[in-house]
Amino acid sequence: MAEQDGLESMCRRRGFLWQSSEIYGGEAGFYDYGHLGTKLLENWKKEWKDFFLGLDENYHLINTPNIYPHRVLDASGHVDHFSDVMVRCERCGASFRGDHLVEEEIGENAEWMGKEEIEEKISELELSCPECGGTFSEPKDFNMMFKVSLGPTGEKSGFLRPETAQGTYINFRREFRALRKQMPMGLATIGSAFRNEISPRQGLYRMREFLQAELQIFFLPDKHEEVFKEKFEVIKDKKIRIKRADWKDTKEVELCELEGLAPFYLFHLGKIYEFYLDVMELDPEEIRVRELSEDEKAFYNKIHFDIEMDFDTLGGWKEVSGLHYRGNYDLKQHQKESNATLSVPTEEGKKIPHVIELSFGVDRNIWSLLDSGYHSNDRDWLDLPSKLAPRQAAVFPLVRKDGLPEKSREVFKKLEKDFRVTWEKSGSIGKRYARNDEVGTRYCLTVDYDTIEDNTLTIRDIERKEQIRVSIEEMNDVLSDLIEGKKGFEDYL
RNA sequence: GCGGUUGUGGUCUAGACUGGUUAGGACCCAAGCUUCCCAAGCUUGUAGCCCGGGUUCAAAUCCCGGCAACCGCACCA
Repeated sequence: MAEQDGLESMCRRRGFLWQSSEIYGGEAGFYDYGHLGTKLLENWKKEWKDFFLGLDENYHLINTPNIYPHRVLDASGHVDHFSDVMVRCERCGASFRGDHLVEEEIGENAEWMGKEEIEEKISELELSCPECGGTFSEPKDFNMMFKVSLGPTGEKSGFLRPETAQGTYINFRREFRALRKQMPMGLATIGSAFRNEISPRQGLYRMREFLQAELQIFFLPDKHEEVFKEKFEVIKDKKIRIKRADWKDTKEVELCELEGLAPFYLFHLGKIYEFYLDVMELDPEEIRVRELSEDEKAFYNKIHFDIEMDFDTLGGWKEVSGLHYRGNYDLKQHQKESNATLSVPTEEGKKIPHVIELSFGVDRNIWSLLDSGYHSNDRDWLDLPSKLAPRQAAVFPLVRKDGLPEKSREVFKKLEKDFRVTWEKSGSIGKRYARNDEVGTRYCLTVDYDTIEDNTLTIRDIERKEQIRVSIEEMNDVLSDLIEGKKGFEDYL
């Protein structure tokens, strides 16, 4: 796809992102963010935190390590369930999931089977390679987690976390006390997760190291129903584009029309949707909510909707975030394995809180901004929300003589403290506009001969390519009104 | 991981089949000149054959191995 090449090339040339370790040939599944990409990433994180921590005064951010000891991920089920038994055909070299082969033969679920069971079944059923009929080698465990050894002897082992969520669950007890036992309680964290993907592909979409932004909300479904009901009441008429598991098509419906979903779920679903429309400023046509079918869902998820984005560069609808009602599976597991009490007292006795998880693949969300914002028809330009754009404004002298560079430098200094802004003088004025169009600089300010006369300058809008003239005194206020969305550019024309 | 295709300055590419001067071009970038608003022009400059080995007097070019990318399959608790 030509469009995709253009975007990827721009990302490399201008400093957004590129393959990691590139001077050594690169390594699949790892990306580096350059100076512009990192700004975009940091801005996204800030807006995400402001938005989701703002949903309730008892939602907070925590930070946890990338490495967990073996026991944590044993308890979470990742050691057992995050791995597959792979068998390999000795003749043609094709690999298969052992449990799938057995399932096909016996017609019942074989996911529980370990290496030994699979090997037994394969010889018992005399299974052979579906591709060529060859015999299978000994089954091997393939775990998607990266194992690391701890300490000088290497006797202790741990894993790079495959998701940030576990760090939140194992801190539930401590934070519940620290926050004086208030529920619902939300713990958010933004951090790296690691999965040893068999074939990482499609750029930022599937990586071996990636960023997650997650918010885990702990609550008791019957006890806190009213709290969420009240919150949901405010947004219940909002429309979302959604496809339920048993629907054929995506439909636009009001949140309150969705059946079988409790307010705690609908409230957060509505808010996630709002985040995509209002903060990331994506078109309603580009995003949808999709309910996963029974066999797509993880076993511990009671309700699971994904938010999907229609990517030009990735060939269609792909998951960018999810809302998972995990029941009390996680805390129950950790209570059992750690012997720590993770229940809370209620009138009806001790109860283990339930969790609803808001989970965002940060890199995917960054890519969705670039994918959706990149235009490459008559000119190349990037349409980013001004709050997220790495550069909000750029300042130029119209020509490099008669004191205009010096004057523009003063303007730059005055803007620098309030905005993300650059100053440049090289090339022609048109070239500078073009350069800034490409990286999504929302507003370009040009100092010309009138500036010397009357202290006004022009502000050009990236989308309209039109200019307004404002005084240097007012320019900071005008820009901040534009960036905050208090006024539109057309209001000044 | 399997099969197919591919890999040349920052970007896009010519050259490879048929081995042979300083690997050519366009754009970008930087410095300077010029310039009163949308990639103008001129001068100068930085920088490249994915990596390793082999064949040969001689390898970007042929052979082998590796790495990476794209597509398909498989995989994605």
